[in-house]
Amino acid sequence: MILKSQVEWALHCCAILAGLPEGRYLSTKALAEFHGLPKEYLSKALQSVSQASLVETTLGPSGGYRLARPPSEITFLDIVEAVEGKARTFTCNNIRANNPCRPAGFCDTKPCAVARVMWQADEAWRNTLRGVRLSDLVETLGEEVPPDIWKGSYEWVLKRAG
Amino acid sequence: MILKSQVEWALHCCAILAGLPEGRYLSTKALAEFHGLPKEYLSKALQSVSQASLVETTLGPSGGYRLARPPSEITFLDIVEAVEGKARTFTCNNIRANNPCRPAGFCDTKPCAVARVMWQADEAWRNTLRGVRLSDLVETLGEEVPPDIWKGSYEWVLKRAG
DNA sequence: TCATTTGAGGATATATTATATCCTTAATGA
DNA sequence: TCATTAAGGATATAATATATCCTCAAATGA
Repeated sequence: MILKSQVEWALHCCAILAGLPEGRYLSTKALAEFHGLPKEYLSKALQSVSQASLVETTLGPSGGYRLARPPSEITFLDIVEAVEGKARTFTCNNIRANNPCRPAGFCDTKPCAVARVMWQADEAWRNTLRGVRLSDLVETLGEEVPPDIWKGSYEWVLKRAG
Repeated sequence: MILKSQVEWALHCCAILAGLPEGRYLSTKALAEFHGLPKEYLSKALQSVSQASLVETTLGPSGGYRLARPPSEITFLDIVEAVEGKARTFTCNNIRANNPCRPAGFCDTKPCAVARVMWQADEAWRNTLRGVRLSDLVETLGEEVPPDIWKGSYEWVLKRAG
């Protein structure tokens, strides 16, 4: 069970967008070149993020993506679920219902105890992701990314954006 | 990102084995019929559990599987990792290293902040699974499974086992 | 007006993984 | 001896992830 690489791409792209100057957009092309990713396929990830209303888009030259909300109001979970979907990572096929000696009505009401534990773990995973905002990435967690590097990166990426 | 159905199968099979009378074994055949699962494929899941040393096996008639440790010493995580492996659910491909304006040495030491958050969530997931023992499944969580059903189930499955 | 750039999304191709079955082998017990 | 078992290799099929190409309509700037 491995997350799609598109999750990683979407997270890094949103991190870049989080520092974008007001009123600017970044195109798929610029984001793809900046991260060394295949443009066409990255586009699919950005479309997912767009469908989740985490970013706004505009067309034409100087068009592209920008965050739809402040980075403090976008969590990791928002982005992960935009790409991976909201479905739980464990699906209960209710195989205990195949128990040949179960009485009538058994398994019709409560979900399986196994499934409940697995879903609880799934929730713990989501809760962690829900607790980290895009703004934390730079503020709390970004200490290994010197500000001047970010500055240079933006200059580069904005230059590519025209 | 969905867990393999083999995880579900392994968990349910271990739950059955947890109540097995001392000295008995249950075969793949009995466990497959009891759960209505394909015998050959379930065998692969049980092999994974066996390789993780969670169960002991013996050959021949009346052979099969039994737990290698008391149910209180086997966690959900043990079983999940036996089938899914211990690899983290998020892999960092270090795409920030493709940043064309990064200085030399950047990205060579610390892991990416994005990856650290994703790994933290992964740990939260594993910690939950680590906190639930096989014995909890019957004791704490098994309230929706009346003991007489379990009793009947074992009679049935043991009868099939010969 | 018109050429260019953009995101959205459909169609398709390939690679990887999950699911499933079949077979052989060696060990076990009746 | 003989049936039964787990282990594991080989193989086949289905589902999914990865990747590319194409068209379309909207936006931009000359």
